[in-house]
Amino acid sequence: MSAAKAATVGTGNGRQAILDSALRNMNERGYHGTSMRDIARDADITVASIYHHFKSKQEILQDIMTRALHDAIAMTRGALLRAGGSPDAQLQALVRAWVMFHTTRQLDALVGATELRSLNEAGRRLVVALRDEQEGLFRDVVERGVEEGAFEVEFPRDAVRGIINMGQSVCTWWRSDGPLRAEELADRYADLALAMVQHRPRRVGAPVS
Amino acid sequence: MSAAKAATVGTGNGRQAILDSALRNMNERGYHGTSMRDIARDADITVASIYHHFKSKQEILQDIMTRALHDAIAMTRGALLRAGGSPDAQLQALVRAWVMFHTTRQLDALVGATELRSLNEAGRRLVVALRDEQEGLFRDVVERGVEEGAFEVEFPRDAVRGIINMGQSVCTWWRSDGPLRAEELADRYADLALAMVQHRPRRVGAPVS
DNA sequence: GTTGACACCGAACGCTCGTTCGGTGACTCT
DNA sequence: AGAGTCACCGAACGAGCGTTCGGTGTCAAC
Repeated sequence: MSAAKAATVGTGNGRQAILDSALRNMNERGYHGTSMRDIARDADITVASIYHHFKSKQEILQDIMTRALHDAIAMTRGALLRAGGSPDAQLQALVRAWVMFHTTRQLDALVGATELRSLNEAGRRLVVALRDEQEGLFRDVVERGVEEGAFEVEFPRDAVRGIINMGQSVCTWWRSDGPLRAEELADRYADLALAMVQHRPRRVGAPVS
Repeated sequence: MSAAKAATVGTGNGRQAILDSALRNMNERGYHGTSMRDIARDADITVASIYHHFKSKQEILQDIMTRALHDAIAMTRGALLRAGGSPDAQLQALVRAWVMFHTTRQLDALVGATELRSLNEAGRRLVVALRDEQEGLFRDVVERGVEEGAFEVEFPRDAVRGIINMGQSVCTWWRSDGPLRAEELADRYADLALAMVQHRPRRVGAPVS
């Protein structure tokens, strides 16, 4: 009777299949528009079984969002370490990694952008703290660039917010089957970011100050 | 018995009070997280009465979203007409109006950004068409600026998307009681936009090309 | 002084929601 | 052989959902 029991839809087994299913569903109809029965169906599992892995629907959302944010921070931090020491190379690396995250992890990013309000107080605090950490990564690089004279922007904080938001929004419109590959887009947005902080091109040997 | 019947919470009477209440509620918990009973309570009305003004919950959302988009297009179009003929003045005017919309009409913008997925097929088509119209306004200005040599940007379409998205995101973080007044923010973002399209400053008399 | 439009309402319809309960079978350790 | 853990399940709980029905009172028109 246990014929076609093997995982047909779920990507992993158990916990991971639930997370994947929840992510897909919440991406389409949001947290409140997704029922535990929806999640169970797509994960090839019963509703009761979900509660073996998660203590509530809320916990599933928190898991998805904090995991995604941790990964985003890890990706951008890694890119920053691999970049050289110059502020422009660092900003470029950050933006590229940021855009790559929002294309390769589009569903996570979309849910993360939409469902802050669906988190309970504790979850929201955690997520906000992680976002601040992420923003700090960008801010440090831009502020150092301004100090060193590599960038020339009157309001670095606003520029940083603009850069972060514009990269974040990528997850709302980019399509993997669209005309623009993720890497291309990342390069273009990195250039836009450099323009926003008025980076002085390296090749022109104009002396600083 | 009809003592304190006067509108205490609802802003307008009837239809408008319902729209206001729905907007506030959906802003906090989204479309699916908002019940007709929630809307009725905040509008000081009964659930049944809502159905005298709207034929469904879906129609309320569509009304909110299309109305907001129409207003956004009207505001930016008006600003464009009032701006001079130069591409940089026009882009500046567009971005200022765009940011002003996303601060003064923050709740509409937030719901508009979040609830595309909650619209039915017909509503979604309408909204997408209006968004395209809005994007066209920006694209035309930037493309003309490039043609005339006022802007120098390799990928105008991506720059336009970046500009639009960064302005749109304002509604997710700006607070009316925060440190930055809407007008200041609008000015700063207009400058960022000009930097993104590599506008050549007017004051420096560098000859073009 | 009847008519009809209007704005509104209480109560109910069938349905779905998140969560819980009391299991069951497979597997490992001793 | 027995105990314990693990992953899973069917069925049910009370609550809340969007929507509909059959009204009620007010007011202007005729």
